[in-house]
Amino acid sequence: MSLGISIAPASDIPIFRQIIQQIQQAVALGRLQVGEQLPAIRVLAETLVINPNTVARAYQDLIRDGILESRSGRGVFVSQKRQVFADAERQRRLRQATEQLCHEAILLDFDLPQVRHTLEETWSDLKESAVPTSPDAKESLP
Amino acid sequence: MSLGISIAPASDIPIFRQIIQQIQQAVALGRLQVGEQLPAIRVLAETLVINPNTVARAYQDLIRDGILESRSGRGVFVSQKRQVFADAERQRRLRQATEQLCHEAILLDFDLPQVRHTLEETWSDLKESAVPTSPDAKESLP
Amino acid sequence: MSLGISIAPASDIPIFRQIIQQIQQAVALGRLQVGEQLPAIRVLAETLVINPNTVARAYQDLIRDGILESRSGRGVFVSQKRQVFADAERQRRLRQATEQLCHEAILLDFDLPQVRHTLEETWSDLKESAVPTSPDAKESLP
Amino acid sequence: MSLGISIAPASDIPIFRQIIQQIQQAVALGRLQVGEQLPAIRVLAETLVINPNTVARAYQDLIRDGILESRSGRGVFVSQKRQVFADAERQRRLRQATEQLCHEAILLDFDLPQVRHTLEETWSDLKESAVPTSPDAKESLP
DNA sequence: GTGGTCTAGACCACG
DNA sequence: GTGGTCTAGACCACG
Repeated sequence: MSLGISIAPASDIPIFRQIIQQIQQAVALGRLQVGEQLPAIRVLAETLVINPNTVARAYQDLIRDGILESRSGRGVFVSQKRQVFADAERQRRLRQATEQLCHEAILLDFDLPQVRHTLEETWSDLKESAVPTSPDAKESLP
Repeated sequence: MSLGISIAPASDIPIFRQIIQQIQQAVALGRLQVGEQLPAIRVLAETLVINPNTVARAYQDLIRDGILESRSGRGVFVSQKRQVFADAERQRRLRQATEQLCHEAILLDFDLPQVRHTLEETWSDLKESAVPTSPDAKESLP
Repeated sequence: MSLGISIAPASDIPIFRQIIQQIQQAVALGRLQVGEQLPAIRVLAETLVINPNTVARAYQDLIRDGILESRSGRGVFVSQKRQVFADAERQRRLRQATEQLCHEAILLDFDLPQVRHTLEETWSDLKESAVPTSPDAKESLP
Repeated sequence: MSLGISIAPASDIPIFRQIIQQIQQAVALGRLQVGEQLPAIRVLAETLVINPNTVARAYQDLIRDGILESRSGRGVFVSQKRQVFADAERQRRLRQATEQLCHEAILLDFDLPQVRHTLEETWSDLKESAVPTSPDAKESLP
């Protein structure tokens, strides 16, 4: 739908985490704007044919992390974006994630050009799923 | 200690998987050479203050992936490197590892050039620190 | 029971390996189809009167080889068939299995024509008894 | 030595079993004749650079199975050959071993010609190792 | 001494 | 309900 969330039931990534990832990405990529409302738990659960508890869990985690916020009686919204991590911390985390990829790649006997290529391919695949403008479904910020 | 394996009990990564990662890294970087013997299960378990079964589980998994091999009654050794996985499977695993990096990077608000740069930097750092393969690291019989 | 798994506790083959073999056979012969769900660990353990951990171990190994897959919170399923191993590795495994047969045959005083004949006979028997792949054997959600 | 036994220390087959297999084969292939004497335990152990207990274990098992016999004070000899299994039992065992190979092969996606070819190759390799004279007993990694 | 298998049972994550 | 991880401890096979 407008959110474009899709889940892979056979994936080894838990469903609630797949939802979290996709919402995080949508926010990071600007596809979900600050203040925008998310689909109601039951609606999204029905759309994805999954258990409502699973959606609730995902929303709950995102609220706890300050990415979404619940406005009682009205629904769940994208909250004011805030930079959670200091720059040094961001760098540290990126570096660590990159090291993990490198270790796996070396073990699988890939070389740098192959890894770089896969990175660029994967990155644009993820970007592609992010359509530039999200025209509707806004509510004024408090 | 010579192996330098350490575990973070509070991490969300299971202990046996932390051990696997660190041994894989040691092998990938040449800190563990082909034919070299690993610490006995009970010894490593005592060092890390965890249950021997947990170490055994890690060793088992590495044996199944062809990275280690068990010689009955004598111990566990780094096995001759061989290509276990089909190309499609290697690609699949590389792709999955890359996706993890991308998810993290997007979440941290990095863009592609920054990630690519970190990749290249990290890759050469790892390659530089890698120990060259020694011609004969063989089992010494007592 | 629908799976028809049975174990011989007195056998010198470990229980978890007996389970693996029988599930592999069922998949190879099409008695277990892609997407089909396996009995819950605790259920199969109760049926076979063994410890759940032993069943879990068998399932784990089959998951690692790409034959089964776990969908978190829902159960274990037969996964889409894919080529996990490189050609050299496939050859290695075939060769090893063949050596076992030859050792046994030589020990039993058979000669090559007799073994070859038994191979051809057994092969066509198995192929005949194989269940054809059904187009859609999918998970049925309760 | 004259026996031509070689062991692969890195193999996943226990050493004592490797010895058993090779002696059984030598007897089945006529390379070791009825009444022929085997090397003393200590001699063979020294030749293969393994623990004497391991050789003793192998000899013990072969004696228990009636393939060798110990003549006190003089050594261990190939015993009068006797057909241990009835024909039906031989057939049954051959058939079962063949089925195991077929299951593995099907799972690895081989077809009959490939399996037949590997069988013939493996068989002649084993036969070949039964050259009347074997100059040296090597222990070496491939 | 080495690793491999199995049991019993706890506790957690996911849906 | 489902599977996944970990501990504690027994017993066995191999060298």
